Amino acid sequence: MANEKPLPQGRRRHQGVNRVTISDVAKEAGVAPITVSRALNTPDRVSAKLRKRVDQAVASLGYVPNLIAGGLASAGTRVIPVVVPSLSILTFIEVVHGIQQTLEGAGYQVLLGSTDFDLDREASLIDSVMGYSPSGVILTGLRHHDRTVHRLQTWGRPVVEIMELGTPCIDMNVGIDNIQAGACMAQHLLDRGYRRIAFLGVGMTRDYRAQQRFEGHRQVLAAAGIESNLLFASEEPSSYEAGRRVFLEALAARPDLEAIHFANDNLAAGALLEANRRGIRVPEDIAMGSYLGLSLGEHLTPRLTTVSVPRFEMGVEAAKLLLERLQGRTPSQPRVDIGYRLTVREST
Amino acid sequence: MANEKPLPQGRRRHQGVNRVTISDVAKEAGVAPITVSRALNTPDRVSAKLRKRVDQAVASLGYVPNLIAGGLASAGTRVIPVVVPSLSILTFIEVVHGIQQTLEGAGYQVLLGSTDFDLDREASLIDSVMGYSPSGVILTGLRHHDRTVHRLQTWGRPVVEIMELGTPCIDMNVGIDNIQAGACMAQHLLDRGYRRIAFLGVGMTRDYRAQQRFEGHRQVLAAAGIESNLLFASEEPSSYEAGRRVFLEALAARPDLEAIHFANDNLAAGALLEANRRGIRVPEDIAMGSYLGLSLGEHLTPRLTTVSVPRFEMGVEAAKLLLERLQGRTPSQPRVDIGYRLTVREST
DNA sequence: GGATTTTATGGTAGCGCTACCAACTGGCTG
DNA sequence: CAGCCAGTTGGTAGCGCTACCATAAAATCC
Repeated sequence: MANEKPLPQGRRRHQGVNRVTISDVAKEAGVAPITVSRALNTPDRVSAKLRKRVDQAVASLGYVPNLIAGGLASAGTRVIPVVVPSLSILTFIEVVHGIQQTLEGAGYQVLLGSTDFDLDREASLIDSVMGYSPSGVILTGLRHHDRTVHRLQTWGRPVVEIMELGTPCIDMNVGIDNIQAGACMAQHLLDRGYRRIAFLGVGMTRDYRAQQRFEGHRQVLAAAGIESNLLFASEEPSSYEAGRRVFLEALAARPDLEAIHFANDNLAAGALLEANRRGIRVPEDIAMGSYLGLSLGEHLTPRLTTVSVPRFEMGVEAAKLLLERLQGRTPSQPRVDIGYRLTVREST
Repeated sequence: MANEKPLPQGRRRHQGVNRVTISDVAKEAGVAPITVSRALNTPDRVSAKLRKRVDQAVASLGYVPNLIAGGLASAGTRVIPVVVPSLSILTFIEVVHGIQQTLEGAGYQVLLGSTDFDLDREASLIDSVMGYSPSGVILTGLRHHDRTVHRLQTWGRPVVEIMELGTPCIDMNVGIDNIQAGACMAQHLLDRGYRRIAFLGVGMTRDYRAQQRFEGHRQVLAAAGIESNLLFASEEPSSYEAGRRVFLEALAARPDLEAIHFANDNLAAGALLEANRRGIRVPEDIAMGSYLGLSLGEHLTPRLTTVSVPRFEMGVEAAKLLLERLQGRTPSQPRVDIGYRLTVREST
């Protein structure tokens, strides 16, 4: 209005190529911008006639909503940050996969973050992703920085904690009881008649869920009167190679071992493949039980006995819980025990 | 301005809990909001004194920038969508991991999308992530919808295409030459004296990069005067199980096979483990060569000969290229051949 | 020492969208 | 037929931030 020199010709500045905006669509359809917004977001509040005109205009102009602007105006950007400890551990990948597939189908996008098992990094990562006004958050485990817990609790949007089951949780929780899972395998090994049973893990200082499984293992053995000081661990990340090496260390230190309870299938696979190579018979010379249920376990010789966890399904379930809340419903059960299954195969 | 009844007390609406804004920080520090913005984004344009006051105010209020608002104002949200075909294929995961680690270190976040090898889905996914005003994009392969190519080309922000090397590319390119990689393994098998060589893949209609490797394979055999109609494939997704099954099919159909060139390590591992189980000797009864260089290959018996590709490094390289452009520099080389290495082990 | 450049800060106006409220329509009631 | 309601549509005012420009202060010049 009475503005003389600015506005060279069209839009004022930046924004890369001038994208099609909601006003362009409105003009094309001969309606107000707000009507376009409604036609797209709450179609049933717009008459069929206008809705059609708007849809046509959208199609003919190739309009793509600027979710950033929408997010600023209404808060909530249809982004769901998923925070996991590591992207080099297959378990988390499969969970993320389940999450991603479920959310993408509902029009949400996954923002990926990894913490390297460090709660400080988790806290700052969450601070920073909060800057995207996400619609909800999925994070790993129940242990977090106080600041993180407080910030998410007062936030007022859905939060799902995965992998681990327990209280207190910030909002919703999908996972398994790691102590029980560890106990389950230990009990199985006992039932099979093994007595000199080692637990073999790596990176357990950082991955406290593996510690919990060891705790379950320890309790079961203790209850059976077996002192379970047979813990072999190192601080390297989990890998076939780590499994191989720690397995050999354990054998060297305790040649009388009857069975090994591995913290996860990667370690077990590394060890089992090494046993194959050296002609160590499994389970005759030494039995092996593990945790996870990676498909590799079924293809090894002998097939690996494992406590298997439906990882993909855990992701799907977490995403579903989140979506339910985003759609305004209250999940009947905000805490889902995804369960585990003892899969007895040939290695024990 | 003479506004009587609205504004109950504080801020007008929503936005969950009233977050600390840049104005709050400005008030606390006794400066203008724009100065806070500068102190945070371009610290060297603010005097040390004010910068310190601002930093203190930020810390004491716990201010976290609203990247959405920043993105709207300036375009560019420090989000990098990474679009891959699948999250159930380890290769892509490792690339994503490299990308994520590199970008996160520079303050960018990865927005994850998967297309299931479908270019239509890729196109609509890209449309939708463009709604986040990303700072750049990383996508898989060089083949895309025309619309995708055009939209990204006129977009004016950095785009990296990964996995595959060639022309034309939209902007920047990091990958390997799949035809050469396929040829490399075929040549190796020939050099070893094998003649009846099958190529074994799955899902090759969708994964045209595997087709390219087969093409390289075919060319080498043809040049040696060998008709290579020995292609065994199915349309299932790649897995150990698929490798096992197709391997058995191939053996049944052509008991005289001397060597198999697998499209990837997962298939090869499934086959090799099955061979172990059945007492089929590798490479005496049948040789196996593969592609990828998964760590599993080193732990199998026999160790797997493979053309290995530095997947993590490919991700790192792609992210670096992107960052360089985001920081206003022009990469000396916008096309990086990440290369592959023939790792000869025991299976051939 | 006055004119010019450089540097540091602030004011203003949106980025594109949607929450909120106002207005308008047509149908129905009494 | 005035009065009222439900159903639609539109106007306006920001969401929190930064690009742009103006201004003030300091540094540099001839």
